[in-house]
Amino acid sequence: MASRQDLLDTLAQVGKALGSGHRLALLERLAQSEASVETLANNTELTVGNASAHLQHLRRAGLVTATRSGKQVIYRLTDERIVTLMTLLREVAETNLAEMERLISQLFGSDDPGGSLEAVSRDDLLAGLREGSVALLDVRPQEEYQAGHLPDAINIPLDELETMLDALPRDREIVAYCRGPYCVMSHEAVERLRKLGFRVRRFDEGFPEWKAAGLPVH
Amino acid sequence: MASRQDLLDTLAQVGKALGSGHRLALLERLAQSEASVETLANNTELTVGNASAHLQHLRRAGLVTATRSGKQVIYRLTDERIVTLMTLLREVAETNLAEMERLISQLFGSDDPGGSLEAVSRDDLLAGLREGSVALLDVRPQEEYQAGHLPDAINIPLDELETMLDALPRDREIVAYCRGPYCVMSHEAVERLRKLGFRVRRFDEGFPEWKAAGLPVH
DNA sequence: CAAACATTCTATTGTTTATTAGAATAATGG
DNA sequence: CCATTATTCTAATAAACAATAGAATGTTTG
Repeated sequence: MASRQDLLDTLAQVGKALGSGHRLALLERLAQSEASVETLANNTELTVGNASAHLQHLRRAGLVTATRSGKQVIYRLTDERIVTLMTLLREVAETNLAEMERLISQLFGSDDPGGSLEAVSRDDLLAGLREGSVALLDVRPQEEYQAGHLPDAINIPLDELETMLDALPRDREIVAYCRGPYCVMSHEAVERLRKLGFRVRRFDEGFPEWKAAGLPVH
Repeated sequence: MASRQDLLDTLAQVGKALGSGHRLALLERLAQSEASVETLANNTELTVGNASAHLQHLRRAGLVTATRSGKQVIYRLTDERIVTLMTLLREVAETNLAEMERLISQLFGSDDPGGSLEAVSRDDLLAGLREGSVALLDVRPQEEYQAGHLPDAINIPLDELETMLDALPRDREIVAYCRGPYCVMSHEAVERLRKLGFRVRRFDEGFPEWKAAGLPVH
């Protein structure tokens, strides 16, 4: 006979799956787009065997699904709610763990912890887009941009930023975004573009959060 | 220098804390009301030492806080969001893990998996309360009722159900609730009251979910 | 200040988990 | 059907975690 504790133990499987930095890295990568084991291994600096083991752990916990496509096995998140779950996990951690704040300010520069002071919120961005007063810049690699991006966003991967300045407007504010709150690419882009005289701020979320909120993507 | 992986590893601390059935049981208990280590140990069938160790794990993860009150140390959830986090975890698990469904139908009786067919949703309950067409019955122990309950709910702990039938109306539908989705007390109460001729259904959530949703409590 | 009590810490044991390297499996393209 | 390539499985080792009993700590109450 099943007991309440059996249920909680099964629930704990899902918690356990979230209890490893490597698995969270895999989930964050999968929030950008589905991908093969090899791609995921490269993106997270894991060996292929190890990545495969972690992905199976995630699959047993119901967080990802796998389908074979030719020679490759493609993994994807089972659900948009996984992104919501990770966002909530992040918010709880940021509110309650001093360690998180310390790491965030180290990673993003201590003058402006988290870059939150000058970041654009979702509501602000939506208002700006409605008015036509901002241009959206996606600084992720082309591959991830193609798998899905915010409406009307221009894609200039960070590597190629300085070679494609012509594509950027000088008469409107630019809002740059990337993979999500822990991704440094948009910070970097803002810094470099400001030195070149552009009016630019960063979006305080990333593509996965936008999509999970049910907002339109292209 | 801090790296993105350090952030994810710290986040994983929170995930890890959710990765044990015993810790989830402690969190569920704390969602009802704050409590001392001894109370928590008794409620979850852990030894005091073991409960203390798990509680410290939860505290390091920022999910609970501890304050001393006289001889006792009282633990409580840091945040209403912890309840939301557990609800989301549960929803993801129920959607994606076949094992969960199996256990739920075993625990709650297989005719009506989860009791969901005949359960009252939050919206239905709110409508019924507005109209005055339902009476609310809280079947949790008195202690938990006193720490907080739904507005105008009558408290009859499950043990004393048959001795306090006079307090229950026969001209209105009764809606029974207890600790939450995995708590069998309201199922049990509905079953027993129906045999006695009452018109009664159960609420498909519990006190913690109601409170976390920002609805009024007494 | 000392007795009583609740809680936490320590040390130990056994179990689970992560990682690596290398073998086995499965699917495609010639 | 064989060679190639991607992925998973296997085995071994090292590290992390859970549980228990008993000692130590800290607070209250007389």
